[in-house]
Amino acid sequence: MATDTAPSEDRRLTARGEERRRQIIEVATRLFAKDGYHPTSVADVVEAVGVGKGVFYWYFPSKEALLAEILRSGQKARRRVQRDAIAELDDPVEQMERGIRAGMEWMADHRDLVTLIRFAATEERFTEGLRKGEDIAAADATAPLRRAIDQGLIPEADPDLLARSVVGVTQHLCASLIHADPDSDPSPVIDAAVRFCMGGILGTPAATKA
Amino acid sequence: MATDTAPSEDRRLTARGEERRRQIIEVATRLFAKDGYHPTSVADVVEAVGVGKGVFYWYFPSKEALLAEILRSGQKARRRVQRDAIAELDDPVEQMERGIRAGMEWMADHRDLVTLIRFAATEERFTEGLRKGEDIAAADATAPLRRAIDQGLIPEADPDLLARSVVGVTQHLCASLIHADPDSDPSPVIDAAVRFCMGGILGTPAATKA
Amino acid sequence: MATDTAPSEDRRLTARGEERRRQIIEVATRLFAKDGYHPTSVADVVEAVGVGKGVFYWYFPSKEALLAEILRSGQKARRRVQRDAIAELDDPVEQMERGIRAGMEWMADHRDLVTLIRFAATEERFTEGLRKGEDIAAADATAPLRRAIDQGLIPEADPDLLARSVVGVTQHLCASLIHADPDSDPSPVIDAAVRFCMGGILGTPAATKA
Amino acid sequence: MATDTAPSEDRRLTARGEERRRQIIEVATRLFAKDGYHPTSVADVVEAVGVGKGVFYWYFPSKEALLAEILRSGQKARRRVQRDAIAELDDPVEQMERGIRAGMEWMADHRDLVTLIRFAATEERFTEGLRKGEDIAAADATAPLRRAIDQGLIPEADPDLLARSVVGVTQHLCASLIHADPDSDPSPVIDAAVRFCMGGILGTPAATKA
DNA sequence: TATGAATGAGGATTCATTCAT
DNA sequence: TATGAATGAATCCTCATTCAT
Repeated sequence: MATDTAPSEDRRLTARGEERRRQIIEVATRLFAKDGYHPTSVADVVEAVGVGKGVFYWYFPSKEALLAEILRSGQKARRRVQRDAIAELDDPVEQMERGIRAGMEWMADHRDLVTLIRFAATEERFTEGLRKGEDIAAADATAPLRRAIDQGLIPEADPDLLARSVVGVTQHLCASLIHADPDSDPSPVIDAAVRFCMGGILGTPAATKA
Repeated sequence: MATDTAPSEDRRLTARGEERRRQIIEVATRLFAKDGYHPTSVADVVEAVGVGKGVFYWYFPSKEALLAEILRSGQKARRRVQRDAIAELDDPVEQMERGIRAGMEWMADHRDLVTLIRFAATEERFTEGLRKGEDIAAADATAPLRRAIDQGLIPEADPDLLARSVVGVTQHLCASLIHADPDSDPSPVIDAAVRFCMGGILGTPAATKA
Repeated sequence: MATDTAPSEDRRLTARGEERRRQIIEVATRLFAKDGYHPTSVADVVEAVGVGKGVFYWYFPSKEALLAEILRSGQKARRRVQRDAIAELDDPVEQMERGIRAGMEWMADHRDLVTLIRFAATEERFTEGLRKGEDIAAADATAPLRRAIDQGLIPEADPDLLARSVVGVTQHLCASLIHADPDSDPSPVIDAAVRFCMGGILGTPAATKA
Repeated sequence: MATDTAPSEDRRLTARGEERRRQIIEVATRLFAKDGYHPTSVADVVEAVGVGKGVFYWYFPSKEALLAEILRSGQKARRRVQRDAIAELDDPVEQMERGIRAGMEWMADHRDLVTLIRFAATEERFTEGLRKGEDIAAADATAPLRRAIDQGLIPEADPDLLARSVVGVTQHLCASLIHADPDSDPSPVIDAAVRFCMGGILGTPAATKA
């Protein structure tokens, strides 16, 4: 008795189970991004995976929980990439530049996740779950900014605001240029984005002139 | 056979009719932005307006068409504001600064529309309708940028990419800072955004040093 | 002040009013036949006529009443044609042949009405209204049949059943051959139908041999 | 996105599923025939079956598809009966007579299906699906007619037209006499119908006189 | 007479979720 | 673990009809 049938956070899954779970996440990410989260039904997902409907609810308590999980793991992956990119660097300005580039490269490679994150940001029901991840990412980015300001390498400014500006630029350019034309070479866009962001961070020549 | 006196682009509406139409758009914009487009039902909209269900379909052929109309008129309004802001200016750099500021002020004042535009950008079904408006806005912004480049006021760069970067910064800062805390004073954020964007456009000090 | 707004059987209509009424009947007959009675909405009808919705309810108390009227006048027209065709003939066999031919020619020319009559015959709600007309038509046809039987010109048989058989043949051939291919010449089909019916009425050669 | 695990042509159904499907078809046939296809809602059907609304769409993709299926299986059943009736006969005239009788007996026994077939024939949307079955049935009937003509047993005539005339007579007599009074004995009507048809096929005495 | 507007019950269909097997 | 079947509230949309002007 007490055989819980609801999928709990910590349920042990067999290797096959883990695989199934990963597969569902992967397929759902693709479908959600392509057709929209709401227009995609659980039935669509399980059909694309090729399993029965019960399987879905064995691994996820609800459709909403699945999206939450997708968002969480997506944010986590991006963060890891960004951290790794700047881990061995000392110069905060270099760290910023590398971090921006790494983040944007990751986004360019993960169109579907970026789409879902952007969608989730527009629906109140999901923004809270999103915020946690964004806050951590912001903190990651804020650290080198703060150091750079302290060392007088960049003009005084609110690091949080700078970090958000960078996210705005990179995310928007990814979505509207790179993802919109997946066959094009993303590197010039990435280069330009990094340049723009560094310009924004380092301040206008007028400002530095003074 | 399913046409009813279908609401056509050019149907004559009485003054009362125009008013109703405006009212539906207004209420729907609010609800769509608050709860999401999909989670908000037509029933929710008409109930909030206080009319029968049929009224909706007297004025709009479908829920989707209503969103499309909201997006179109929203983009148009923003464009008008931006155009007006720079109409009487000569200096292209000044035009850019004023245009960025005007656009951002409009966005700060129109939280719901910004939310809907951001949402629509994530669902393929709506992106096409969105693109038209974005292209026009981009063209508006591109003109002064091009002139500034020609006059050697800013470094050589792809004007379209610069314009999109600006949209990315302003939209994201609006959504994540101003709209997230509607009671706060938006002006410091707007100032910072304009500064960041001008920095990005005018290039890094390194670049200007040369 | 007793200004009745409901259309009554005997309301006097102006010349223009009569015209409108006729126009509505004509358009509705066409649409009902093409798309089906139920799938065609009152809105479809008034739109095709090019008038407002109120007009419809000025002339007809309901959509159902309109169909009833169409059926009634259609049956009446067919009857008139058949009566006229045999009015001046003496020989009952000749009367039958001419009557059958006249009926079928009328049907060939009035595809929409035939479609509607056939439709109405399949929906209980309308069959009663139909019966009256069919009974009168049957009586018309039965008279010469009875005389022919009395005069020994055709074998003893139930005249009503014969009349219905004729309707079955002519209606079905009209619908499945003539109306199905409106560009073809209907006369050979009509000739064959008349021949078939006369054969059925006059009995098998075996029967007449005796 | 609107597919669900859509009921496909070849989905495996359990025994219980097959039973449900059959039950829905049966109930729907009855209701469609009694109240009309359009006036009968899916809700009426599932309520009569005693199941939830979703069940309907588990077994059929749409209300229209259900009607199509009813028509198809109805036509198939009638054809089988007619084929079996004449399978062991050699004389084409005898085949015709038996075939007509068998077809009419089947129709007399399947009031609802006949009603639906007659209805479908009046609505363009369904006529195409109907035609296929009718063509096959016509071909079945045409074969013995052709042989009879070749053997000089009946006068030269278009076999297709004769076959359709037979359908017209039998269907109309079934509907207007047998089904209209279900308590009466159908045999005299059937006998008379067969006699009429054979008379029509064998030609008028005038023709045999020659 | 005629119109534009409104009504609101009702229609087909979908879908997240549950459950027996 | 997995499936097919079932649920039924909810969704978008339609439509016959009414009414103020």
